[in-house]
Amino acid sequence: MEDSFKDKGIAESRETSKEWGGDHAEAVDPIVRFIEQMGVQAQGDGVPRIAGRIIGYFIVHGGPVSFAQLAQELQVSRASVSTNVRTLSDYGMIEKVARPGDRQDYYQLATSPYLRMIEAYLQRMKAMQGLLQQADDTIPSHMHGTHSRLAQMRHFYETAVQSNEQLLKDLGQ
Amino acid sequence: MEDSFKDKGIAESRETSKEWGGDHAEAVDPIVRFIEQMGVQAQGDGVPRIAGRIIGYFIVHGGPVSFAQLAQELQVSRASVSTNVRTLSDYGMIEKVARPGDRQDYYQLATSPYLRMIEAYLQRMKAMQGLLQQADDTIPSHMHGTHSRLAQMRHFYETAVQSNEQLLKDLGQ
DNA sequence: TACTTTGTTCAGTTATGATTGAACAGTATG
DNA sequence: CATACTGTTCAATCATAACTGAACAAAGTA
Repeated sequence: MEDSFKDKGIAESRETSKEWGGDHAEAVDPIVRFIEQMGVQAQGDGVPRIAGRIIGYFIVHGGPVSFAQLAQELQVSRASVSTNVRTLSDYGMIEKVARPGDRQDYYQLATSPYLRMIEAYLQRMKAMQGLLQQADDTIPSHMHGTHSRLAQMRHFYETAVQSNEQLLKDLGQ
Repeated sequence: MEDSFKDKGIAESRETSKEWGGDHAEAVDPIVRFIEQMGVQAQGDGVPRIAGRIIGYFIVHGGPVSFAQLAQELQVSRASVSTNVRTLSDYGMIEKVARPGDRQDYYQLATSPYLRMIEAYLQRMKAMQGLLQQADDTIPSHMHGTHSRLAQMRHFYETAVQSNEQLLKDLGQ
C-alpha cells in the first residue's frame, strides 16, 4: 500500500463511530463516506453495491490489496469478494498481481479502468443496433411509419456509437 | 394510428400463437418479437421491462395511442401503464396529446426521444463528478496517491461529459 | 500424513424493485 | 341523482439478483 495511512480500514472506522440512529449529523470519515457513496452510485448504475465499494477502496488505497483485506475492510463475505473481484477483473477495471512468497491473490486498479466502462456502454448500444437491424429486416416493408421510426433510431445509435468510439480514442491508447 | 395494420395488437397475436413450450422454433411475429426485445433490452439497462415495451410499441405504432390501448395491447395492468407512462413522460421520451371529444389520455413518441437518454446519462456522470469533488475537498491532502487517482478519475469524467454534450449538440437542437 | 490457508461454488436467505388488484377521486353522461 | 369511465395511489405479491454461510478443492506447511 502506497499511502501513509497504513491500515485505516472501513471496519475499524465503523467500530469506533457512534450508532447510526444517533441524534444528529454524524461526522463521518470522508474516506468511509466516499467508499460508501461509490457503492450507492454503482447500485444506481445497475452494478452491485459491493463492486462499487471495491472500486472506491482501490481509488483510496491504490496499491496491491489482498483478497482477505478486501473482505475484512469492507466487511463482506469472502464469497462476495470472490464474485465481485472476478466481475471487475473480467470487466478490466482491476487486475490480479502476484507477490513473491505470498500465496494470496492481490489486486490493483487497472491502468485505464474507465475506458472499460465506455466499452461496456458501447457494447450495449451495439446490441441495440443489432436488435434494430433485425427488426428492420423482418418487419413487413409496407409499414412505412415503423421503418421510418426505426431508421431514425438507428441514426441515433450510429451517431452515439461513433461519438463514444472517438471518446475512447481521445482517452488515450 | 398511422399504419395500415390497424389493430394488430400484441394480445391478439399472443392468443393465436401456439404454446410457448412447443416443440421447435416458433415463428414469432416480428413485431411482437421486437417489442419484447425492447423490453428485455430495457431491463438490461436498468429500466422497467414494461417501459421498454411501451417504447417499442410506440416505435411500431407511432401515432397517438390511448392509455387503455397500451394496457390492452401489452397485456399489463392499468397501474403499470400509469406509472411507466408517467416515468417516460418525465423522462421526455413520450408526450401526452389531447384529442377533441375524447376523455382518454393519448400519448405519442416525443420528437427527439433519444436525446433524453443521453441527458439522463449525462446527469448520472455529473452526479459522479459531484461525488469526486466532495471527496477531493474532504479527504486529507497528505494522501497524495488518493488525490492523484481522484484527479485521474475526474479527468475521465470531464472528457466524457464534454464528449456527450457535444453529441447532444450534434444530434440537433 | 494431518492441518492450515486461500479462493470458489452453490444452495439458501435477504433485499429491492417491478407488477398487480382493489380502492379511490374526478369527471362525464343519462 | 346514479352510473360508467378514466387514471392514480397504495398495500400486497412476485421476480430477480445481491449477498451469505458452509462445503469444498487446491496447495502449502508441519
